[in-house]
Amino acid sequence: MPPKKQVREPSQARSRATVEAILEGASQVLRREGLEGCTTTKVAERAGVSVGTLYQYFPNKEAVFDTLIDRLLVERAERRAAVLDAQEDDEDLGRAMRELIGQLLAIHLADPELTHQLHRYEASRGFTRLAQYEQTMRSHVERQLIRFSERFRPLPDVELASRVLVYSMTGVVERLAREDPESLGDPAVRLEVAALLAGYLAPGNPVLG
Amino acid sequence: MPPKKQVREPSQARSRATVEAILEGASQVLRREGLEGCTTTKVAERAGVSVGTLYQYFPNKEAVFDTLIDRLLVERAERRAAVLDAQEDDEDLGRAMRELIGQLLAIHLADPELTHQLHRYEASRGFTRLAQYEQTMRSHVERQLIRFSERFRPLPDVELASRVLVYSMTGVVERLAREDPESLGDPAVRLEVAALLAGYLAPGNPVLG
DNA sequence: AAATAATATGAATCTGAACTCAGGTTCAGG
DNA sequence: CCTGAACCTGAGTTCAGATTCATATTATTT
Repeated sequence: MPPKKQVREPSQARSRATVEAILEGASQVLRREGLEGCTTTKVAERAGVSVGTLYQYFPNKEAVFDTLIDRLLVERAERRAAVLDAQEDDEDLGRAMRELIGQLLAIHLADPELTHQLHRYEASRGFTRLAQYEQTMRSHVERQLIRFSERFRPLPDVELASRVLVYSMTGVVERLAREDPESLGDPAVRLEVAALLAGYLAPGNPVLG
Repeated sequence: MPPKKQVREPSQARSRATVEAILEGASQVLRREGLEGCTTTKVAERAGVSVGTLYQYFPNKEAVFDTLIDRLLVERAERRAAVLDAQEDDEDLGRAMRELIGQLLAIHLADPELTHQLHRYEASRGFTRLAQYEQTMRSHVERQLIRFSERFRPLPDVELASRVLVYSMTGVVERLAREDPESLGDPAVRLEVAALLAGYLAPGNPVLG
């Protein structure tokens, strides 16, 4: 999956390690210097290889970032699947929700700056990958909203509701990650975000109609 | 306010018009070509002047974007002040909230793409300006949370609550602006966002702890 | 250990975009 | 209707960063 086109496929262990080094180097430079400071030369240098080697396995700079994004999204998807599959038939929605939030928080907490810079890269590409990922998350949310609809207030527009839920959750987490990464680990944060989502869906929501 | 340093201050009406043309040109190019496609040459071309003229009034490209951001934030602050001042002593919190949301929606709806690109520019600058603006908005929210605390559920951490409120609101609005700008005009959207915030604060919130 | 393939190197090339400046054009006041 | 100040022009300069490629090194095969 790393290489894209007209580039060599790493066959020996040595070159596979090189590819990893490049990706790790890119991560480090992204964290330290940000998206605009992340040049191919610096990446190669940090990875302990020369620029030419980078182009042996990646057709261009973007391909490196693309690979990092792919890995990030795969990791998210796997974690999410792990949480959700384990509870597909669980009746405790609240717990599922809290775990989902906790999992999102954990991802951002693990590497707030890199995550942020990769999101910025995604923004420059029109959010192609990220939007697709969120689409599948929203589909899941919609399914649950319908399945357990009797527990919630009437939701005239399930799609809109799923957007509000997902966008508000990610919005809060991403902003906190930027302003105050430490706080992502605070249990209170998870509770408050859970309260946000739960209150929105609650039958007792003040804005009825 | 437009120029920064060692650049000419426009004195005649002609040059003031030129400065406006440059800013308008930059807006158009930002909308059509995005942040990375927005080169000084294109901006000048679109503005109907030559590159040299641009540098007569702006020390560099960033200064142009900075001016646009400043204007955007001033506009926001003014609109917000108009809404809030008119209701400083109003007891109808719900209405104030709805108007605040409506006003934020209106700003994004007015020019979703330009707003988005300017936010991206802000991101590249570490959100210096935007963060400061949001800080004042959060201060206001915190004040209201304390003033009307008896109407809400117990809020152990008012600062965190203000973050959750502001970040979730802006998160939803910004995401919707990207994915489906049309929807920003839909009254249902305003209602749902209001429900999100109200439900979070409601004494009946399911997550009491 | 020679031959071949894989991998690595990094100086040189290419590109495009920011910014400059020497020289024109227009305006305001006298 | 002249003149200095304000304003405008855009080809030319500069430079940083992406990409290439001829060459060198290392691994694998026979």
